[in-house]
Amino acid sequence: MNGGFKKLMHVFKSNMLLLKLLYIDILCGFNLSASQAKASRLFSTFTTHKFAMESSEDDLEEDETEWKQLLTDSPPTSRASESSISKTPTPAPRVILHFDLDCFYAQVEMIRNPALRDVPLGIQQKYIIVTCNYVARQQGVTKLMSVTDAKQKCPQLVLVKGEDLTHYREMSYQVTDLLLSFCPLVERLGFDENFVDITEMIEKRLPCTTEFSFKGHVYSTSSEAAKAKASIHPDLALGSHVAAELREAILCQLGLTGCAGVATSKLLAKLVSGTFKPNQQTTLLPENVDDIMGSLSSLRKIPGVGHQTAKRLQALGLITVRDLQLFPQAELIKELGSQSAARLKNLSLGTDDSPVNPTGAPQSLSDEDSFKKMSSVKEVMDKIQQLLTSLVERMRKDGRQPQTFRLSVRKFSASNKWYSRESRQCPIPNHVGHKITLASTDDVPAQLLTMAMKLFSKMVDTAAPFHLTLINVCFSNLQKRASAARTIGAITTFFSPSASPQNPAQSQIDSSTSGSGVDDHLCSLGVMTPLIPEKNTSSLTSRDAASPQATPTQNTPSKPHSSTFSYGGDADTTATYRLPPNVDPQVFSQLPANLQTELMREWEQRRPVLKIPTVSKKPGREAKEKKGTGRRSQANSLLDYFKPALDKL
DNA sequence: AAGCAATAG
DNA sequence: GGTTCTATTGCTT
Repeated sequence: MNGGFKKLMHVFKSNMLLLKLLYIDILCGFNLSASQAKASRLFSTFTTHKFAMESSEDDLEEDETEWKQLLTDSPPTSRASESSISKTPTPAPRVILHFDLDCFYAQVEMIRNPALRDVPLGIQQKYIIVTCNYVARQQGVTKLMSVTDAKQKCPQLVLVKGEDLTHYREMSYQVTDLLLSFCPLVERLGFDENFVDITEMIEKRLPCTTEFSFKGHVYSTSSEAAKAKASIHPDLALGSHVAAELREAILCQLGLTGCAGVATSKLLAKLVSGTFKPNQQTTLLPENVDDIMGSLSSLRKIPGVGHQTAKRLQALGLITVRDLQLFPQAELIKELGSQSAARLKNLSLGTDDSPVNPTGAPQSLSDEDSFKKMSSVKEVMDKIQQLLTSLVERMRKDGRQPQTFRLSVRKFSASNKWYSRESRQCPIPNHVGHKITLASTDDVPAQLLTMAMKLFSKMVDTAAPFHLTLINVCFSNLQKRASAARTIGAITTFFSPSASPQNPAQSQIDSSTSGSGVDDHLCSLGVMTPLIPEKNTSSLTSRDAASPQATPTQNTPSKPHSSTFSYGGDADTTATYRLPPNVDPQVFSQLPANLQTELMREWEQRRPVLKIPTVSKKPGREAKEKKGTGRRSQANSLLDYFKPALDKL
């Protein structure tokens, strides 16, 4: 320990010189932000040493090499900052814009119906006001307030349902596209925010500009002081004008107002954009980075620090941004790992070198609905079909072909009340994916619904009572149609199902399954076989065979025109059932045994599974029929899903 | 590749 | 906090 202390003192003395040099550097106005960042880093490394004294000799050694690294980075000459630029690749100064539309959903609705302009307006999803216009805000309505609270605060509040995001999504992409028409580097953050890297634009305009000034606010500097700063930061000054132009374009061409932030990184642009709201913009100068970081009321305000991270940091005694800035890095690494620790520490110091990643087309499309309670297989199936109908429609407009499908549910549980979603996913067989993107089909491919129900039964034991509060369907792994599909899977695409008479899907199944089907129909079903692993299917079957619910009903009423169908997997446990006439036995056979049991029970009307008949989304269908006929028509709509797959091919 | 946690608006 | 309805990223297996 004594040796360690000597080393520490040596390192400390050496670096007092460096700190002084950095200070001179700052006074001379050379590379101001880089010097500040370096000084901060030195300071935090020093405090790390202070703590490392109490931990281990190894830590100290490592930290000393860190110190030496920093020392060699900055030779003790007056050209210190220049040298550090060449050695430590200081990122080239960038100009980043952040755009944040004012109460976006409310603006979209006010465009759709201008009569809403001057009234207090709230956008409602379920029982929540997700956002509201400024008229409503003046009366105390806030984001994510419950409808009852909002109505109490503001009885004249006008509500518009906003559960269908279609219009918001479309407008959102119009904004992104407009920005893209000026500059290729646009990154979306949610539906209402965009980052734009305009560094190149600025570099082009800079030589053509003689007079510099700031448009809009400059963070924590008066308009008088800003005039003097404009020639010191010509890039940011120009950037503020570009921001104003883009905001004007968004207003003229789309009728939307919003805020903008101009700074040297995404972090700073985002933090500064919200300082004057609504419909204003502000620029952050490098000399005010510490000010804005210090102004944050808690660590939670740092983008990237969510609830969980904030809690972990709080456990270390860290509350304010300053706390994190000064916290020994070694301790932080122990808690979060070196990568997260470095990222967090940098963020706290206002340092962010993450690039603006052009977002491009979305990587997944999903659709979901939440509800108080869902507890029967039929309700689930109807809901999944409803979600899939709109999702398939969106997918078709997108034009790409999804390669994987995911189903998520949220289960209600009193004990485990916190956020728990479960999901299962599987590949989408090529011919099903193709059918999704087909313009002619208006309905959900039967195979897709079958896949969804299989995934569902992996998560929910349908033989036991269940209580769901949310269902989500998602397409991902989206592939470009013609060009990409051909290059990626040349062989499989050439043997498309319609083209090959004998074994359409075989080329695609290849190694993942031992060819099961022989005739065409069996093959199309066989494609789905690899979706559920062999062992999984068998375990489901055996478990169901053991369960009392799955015990075959002996006194099945025989119906005219019904077909005989056997299921169960093993020859020993096979039972015989009579299926309704329009059920394709082979499609039915693809469902897990417990699902089959559940559906059989409904069809046979032995025991009503459904308590409350759900209102179908398709208008004019079975809305108000009597109980008996209502149940029958529900059963019939169920049967529609099981029409022979060939009908749909 | 699958499933989840974390983060965001 | 979570609530809604999405969407992305990164970790873990």
